Amino acid sequence: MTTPIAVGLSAVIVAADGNGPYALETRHGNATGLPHGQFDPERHRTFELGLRDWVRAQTGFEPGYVEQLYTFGDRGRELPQANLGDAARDARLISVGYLGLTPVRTDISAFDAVWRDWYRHFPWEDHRKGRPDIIDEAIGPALATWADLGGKNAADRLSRAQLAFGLDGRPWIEERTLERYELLYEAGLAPEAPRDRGKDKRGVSLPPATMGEPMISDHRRILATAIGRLRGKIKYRPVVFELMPERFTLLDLQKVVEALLGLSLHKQNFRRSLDRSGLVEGLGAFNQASGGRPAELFRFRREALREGHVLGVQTPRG
Amino acid sequence: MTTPIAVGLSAVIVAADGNGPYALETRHGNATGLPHGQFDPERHRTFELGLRDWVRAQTGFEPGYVEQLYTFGDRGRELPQANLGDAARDARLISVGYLGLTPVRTDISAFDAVWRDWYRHFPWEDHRKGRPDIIDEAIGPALATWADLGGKNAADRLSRAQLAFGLDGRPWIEERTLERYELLYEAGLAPEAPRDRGKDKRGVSLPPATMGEPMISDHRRILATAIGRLRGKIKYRPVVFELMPERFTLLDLQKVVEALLGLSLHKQNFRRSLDRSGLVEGLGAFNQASGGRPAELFRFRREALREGHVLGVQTPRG
DNA sequence: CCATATTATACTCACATTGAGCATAATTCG
DNA sequence: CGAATTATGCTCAATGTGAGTATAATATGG
Repeated sequence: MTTPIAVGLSAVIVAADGNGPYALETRHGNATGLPHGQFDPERHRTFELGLRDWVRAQTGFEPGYVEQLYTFGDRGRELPQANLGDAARDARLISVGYLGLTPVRTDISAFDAVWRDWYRHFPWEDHRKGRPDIIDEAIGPALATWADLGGKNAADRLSRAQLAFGLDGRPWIEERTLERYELLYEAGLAPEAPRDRGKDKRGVSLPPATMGEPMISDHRRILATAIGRLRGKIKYRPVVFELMPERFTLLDLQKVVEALLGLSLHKQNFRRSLDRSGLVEGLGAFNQASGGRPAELFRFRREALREGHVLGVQTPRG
Repeated sequence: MTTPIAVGLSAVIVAADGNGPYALETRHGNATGLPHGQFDPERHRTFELGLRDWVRAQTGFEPGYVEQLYTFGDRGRELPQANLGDAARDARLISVGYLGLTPVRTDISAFDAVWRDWYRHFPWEDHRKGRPDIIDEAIGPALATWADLGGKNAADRLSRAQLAFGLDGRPWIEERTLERYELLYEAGLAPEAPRDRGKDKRGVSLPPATMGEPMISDHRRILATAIGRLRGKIKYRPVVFELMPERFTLLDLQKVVEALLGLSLHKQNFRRSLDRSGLVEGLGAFNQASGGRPAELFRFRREALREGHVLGVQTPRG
């Protein structure tokens, strides 16, 4: 008989606030993973319904906005793991990743799940307080070494590394999250890379701590895909508002956008562009909370979706 | 035993010239479909390699640039078809769509395959010579009727139709190809919709010819996804050049972009934006061909990819 | 109660980008 | 040679964007 195929569904459920962007993770021993499970053709009419079932079962959480990310099918990147049932043992595992957004970090204490800052897994992705030192001090040199080992691909490898990480004066492009992760994986710098391969193509080694926490199976790859997609999408669709509470100040919104992009933005220009976009509406009410002058509360104008000029938020770097 | 899962791989292979955008199609009786076949976990290390095998086998064609589009898994949208082998008969079929781009329409006469203008399947998508009449004369009214039948969803249906097709003064957004197709399908206006469902949720009917040629299985849906993706991507990545020959005039390039977008562009501004982009380089040589003043030949500056400012082409409507 | 810190919000200004169109150049065709 | 045809250059107003400066409204510490 031929090798059966099993389809794994994994979800990156994102929430965010002024402190950071969070993903919902489940515990597996001392590692973590994403909520996931196997697609059951008999129970589930669509992938999305199956996914929702698994997320609910494992975290007690009901996702709102959900979209498909990517389907990974390469051999050797996924080890069948917990939660996938017996059928998956000897099957070829295919992995369909989803992105979900939610405004609140619901209480999930009854489950073996946690909300965790996604930059734990990708410390080089957070530029809110400037470019992280590890890029130029550790990652850059390690990738240069790896490039040198590339024989006739050396130039190509170097160029890819420079573009992905904004080395040697090139710009940092925040959406290239997956590209960066894949590069580190390929160079053997991601802790999970040698593990999956079995071979020792690494060539380069680094204190693993600086390379971010790994996750089970191919989940870190799915998380990288989700971050990149969300960072891009935020600019041309008003998806940030799926992450916001009903009423918020413009600074709240800015902090969330900054958390997602891993960048800091120019406050006045950010607010000006929102003004013009027609995406938000002032409520006349004010927030007392913070130190200085009270900030006006805003809400997302859902009507904007009906008006066609449905763009995302501008992201003027500051 | 549980229902086995079969993974079908389908490819939208695109070529384009001044006359139109073409997709590579295979014949199945009097209908057509995309090159496709079943993913075999034993033979194929990755989806992409499997896909390339199938395309080569069915069309003799070797695709260059390839990217994954989307994975469809809903029950009822796919009927197992030719080329999927026995295993697929009683399996749940999952469909992974790919987009491939190629500069030349290679000779495929030895195979049962043809290059066909994709607007045959989506006549409402071609606005190069102005907004097609069928939109306001046939599709709009039919969707309005469908909306009216929606009970408490009526307003929502109407709004979706207006936004998707740019009805009642709303702008036409060319990337929304899939949204438009799905809406027609949902409204029962796509000829394949009632066929798949078995039920008669149609409610509305139209002379099928105006709704474009259907394709086997869910292939028209995959084609719609490909068109929408390509139309979007062209603007932020220099992918058009995958469709161009080595040397081309700026008008050649403009015609290809127009063919893909289904729009006509402002010539002077298109050329100005290309100038500034640094994506192309004049060769000093000239094209004699056409009626008037000879046009300079250009080539794509592949170096631009290494320089980081990797944007697509601007598309100034004219 | 005032000076100071803190946050919010308004406004300016130079500069780049974009939409729209006019003007000129280099061909072919009759 | 004149008209038609296509290519290419250039202008101009309007709009958008980056980078600030200025002012407003609150809290807090002396």
